Amino acid sequence: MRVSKETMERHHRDIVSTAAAMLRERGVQGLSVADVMQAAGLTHGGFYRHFASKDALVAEATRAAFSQILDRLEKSAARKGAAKALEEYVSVYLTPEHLERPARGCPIAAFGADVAREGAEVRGAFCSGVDRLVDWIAAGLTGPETERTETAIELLSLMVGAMVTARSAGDPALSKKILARARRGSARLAGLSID
Amino acid sequence: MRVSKETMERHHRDIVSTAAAMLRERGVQGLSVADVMQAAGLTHGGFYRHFASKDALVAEATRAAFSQILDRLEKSAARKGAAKALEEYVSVYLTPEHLERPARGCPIAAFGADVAREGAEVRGAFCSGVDRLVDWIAAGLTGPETERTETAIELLSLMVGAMVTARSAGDPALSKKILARARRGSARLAGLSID
DNA sequence: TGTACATCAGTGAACGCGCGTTCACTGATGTAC
DNA sequence: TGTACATCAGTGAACGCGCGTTCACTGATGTAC
Repeated sequence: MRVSKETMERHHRDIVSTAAAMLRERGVQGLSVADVMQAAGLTHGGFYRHFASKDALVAEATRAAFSQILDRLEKSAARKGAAKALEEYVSVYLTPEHLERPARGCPIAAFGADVAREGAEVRGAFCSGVDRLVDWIAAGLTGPETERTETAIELLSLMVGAMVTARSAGDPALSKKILARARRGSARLAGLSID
Repeated sequence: MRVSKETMERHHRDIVSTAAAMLRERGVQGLSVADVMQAAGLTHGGFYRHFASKDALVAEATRAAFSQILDRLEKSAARKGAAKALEEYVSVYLTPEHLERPARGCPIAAFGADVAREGAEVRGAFCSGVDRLVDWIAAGLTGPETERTETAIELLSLMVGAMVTARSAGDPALSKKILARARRGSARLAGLSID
């Protein structure tokens, strides 16, 4: 039956945040509308009162995933300063915990390769997220802006590649080596002091 | 009807190499048995005379994808020397051509994230491919072996991350920036002289 | 403020479709004599 | 070397299943008076 406007908005947020997590666990093609709705505590029939298509959900969940992360990062930067916040971001990124729990982790490492196969709506949402992330990283670096953006791109590439490769390898020994090496590489690259 | 042993072996190779390309274009979940068989010029019914399951095909196609690449790289190293071959590999890796044509490109960038969600058979095949690739890269570097392997891991991470991020971004301007920066980063990292 | 009614969020069954997989069948291959 | 026959790679229809999506229905919400 009909629910109040507030309840509907809560449901909408529940669906999106559930999808944002499942998207990172299962990838775009692995995300099922019925599963998302069930995990959000609803039945699948009501889905199309909220979204025009699965694509629309994926786009909105992508925006949500990046926003969750960037909100957290911006708060962290406001509290600790941009440089310190970046140091912490990199340090937390390259951990076995992030490797094992993609659901709240980096969208690029989790389903960036999938997005390359998606339509304009999803790609646009993803691209704007990448842009924002690069800008946030650049803000934590020093030097002229162009150089900071370039270093941010290199740092992000290194982190994403290390996470994708470490996750794909499967072998825990190799995964550990990859993360450890990426920590050192990131530290050198950005002049960070990571444990 | 029944075909000769030679024909069957040719069909098998056709299926595997077709799958190795489609796997990189569409990802693991996007790969369809019927599509692979059709692209290989066969009907889908005969698939299970060649493979126990789709998983078995994915595992074999993964081995084939890495072998195709490593065979080419090993020949290149034998012809030009390990250092020069590595330089060329990195230079070709970080191009718009590789970005736009994943079918014959790097399996890690193309479906590494998917593999993290697969079973032991596929993961094992993938992991051994990553190992071999890291070793080949390390052979093109200088210094003590441990350090070479570590640099190889960092170099590969940077390249994979740059390709995944550039492909996902969709925006050609951002993609170009990412590849350009990764070229410079790789050159500095490995002491290469890339155009 | 109270009432009558139109709206519409959510339900659950159903749609067509493509998936991985199975199977009876065909007829060329390969082998036993 | 020639023949009779068992094997089995490939065909194409069919299987159950889960997918994204649609729809008739329900009944609480929100609104017009």
